[in-house]
Amino acid sequence: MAVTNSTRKLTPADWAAAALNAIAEGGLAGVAVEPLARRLGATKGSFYWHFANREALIDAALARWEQDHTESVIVRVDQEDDPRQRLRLLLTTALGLAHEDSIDSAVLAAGSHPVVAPVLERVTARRIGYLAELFRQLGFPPAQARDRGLLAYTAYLGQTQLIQAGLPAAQGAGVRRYVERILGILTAPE
Amino acid sequence: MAVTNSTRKLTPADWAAAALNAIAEGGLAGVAVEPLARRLGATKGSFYWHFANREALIDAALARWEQDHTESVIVRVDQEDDPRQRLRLLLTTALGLAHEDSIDSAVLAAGSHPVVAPVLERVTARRIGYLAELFRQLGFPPAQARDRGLLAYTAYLGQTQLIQAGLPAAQGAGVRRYVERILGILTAPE
DNA sequence: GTCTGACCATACGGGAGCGTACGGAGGTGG
DNA sequence: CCACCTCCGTACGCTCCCGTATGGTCAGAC
Repeated sequence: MAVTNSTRKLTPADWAAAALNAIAEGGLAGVAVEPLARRLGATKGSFYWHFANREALIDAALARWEQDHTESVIVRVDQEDDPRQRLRLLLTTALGLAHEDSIDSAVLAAGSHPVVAPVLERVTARRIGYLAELFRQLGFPPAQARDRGLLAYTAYLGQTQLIQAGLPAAQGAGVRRYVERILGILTAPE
Repeated sequence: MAVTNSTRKLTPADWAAAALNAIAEGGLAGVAVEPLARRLGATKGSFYWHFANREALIDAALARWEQDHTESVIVRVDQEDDPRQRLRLLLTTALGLAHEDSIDSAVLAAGSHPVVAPVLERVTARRIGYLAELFRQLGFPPAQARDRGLLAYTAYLGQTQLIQAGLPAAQGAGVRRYVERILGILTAPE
């Protein structure tokens, strides 16, 4: 049984998970080895055994983020039958996640960092590409689909910004209403 | 003639402007007194004469940002005659500015900071409110206008994120085309 | 039981920034 | 020409964090 590591040895995955939380809370600057070690009940000696330096930790954390916050979601959404239902589920899932943690916006904010840039570029292209594909499946011609996918993604990004900034954007039960409104606007013929 | 201060004494406004640039480049963490002093050709002795501490500098920089990047733009846009033309000019101006500097997204990213939060809240409410007003002027009922204003603003925020992340979102001449597309989608009846 | 290697704690050196103390330069009024 | 005020440079102590060096602990191999 995985006893959630009370007094067990630490793994690189443990450090990466803690680093992701730190990014969500304080951005890249929040990833500091010594405070992280204290939070994990360990010391730097443990960290520098598993990682070469701080940058390697950030790398590992971003790899985990790329997997959990993009590919996993796409796989799950893609199991829906109806394209419109897929889009609905995607928007609901994404906005829901945006309420729970602010990792996405934190990573975006650090987009200029050389370690973050390539990961962010891949994730962004993947997400916009999938959205555009959904709009194509809804019957829009390619150029239209791409524009609407881009608009949908930028709207999502902005929404996460507002949420993280504490603005009452679309809270709780309002999410469903807002998603329906967005769906109506984005899928209406021009 | 303002000789752009070659060897002149420094004013608080000089420090605030430099701090704004620093925020755009490196976020709040980029606002460091000593590096800023070096860049201005001065030392900390000068800084701590004009400001009580680092936080006071950030305050001043944000006040300048609130004025220059919101009120000024609204005043200028509001001089247009046609509501649709106002919206078009606003989108074009905002997206154009987003290409030149990345202050907006940097401030957004620091939204959780206690000094930034109240300023950001005011600016956000003001911008969304003005956008909603524009959609009302275009004939949408209040609830519709608010939703579309919110969608337009989140789309703008997301767009600035993409631009700052180096994505080819809507570059140069493509801005006009993209603005027209967005205008078409956002002002089309549901 | 000893040995080896994975894993970790402790201690250290170094750098970057914040804030303070204090003294000096330069203009200005009397 | 002197006193004064504004503005700034220099020097210092402090904190936080990175990365390294080194020794200790514990499990399993044999």
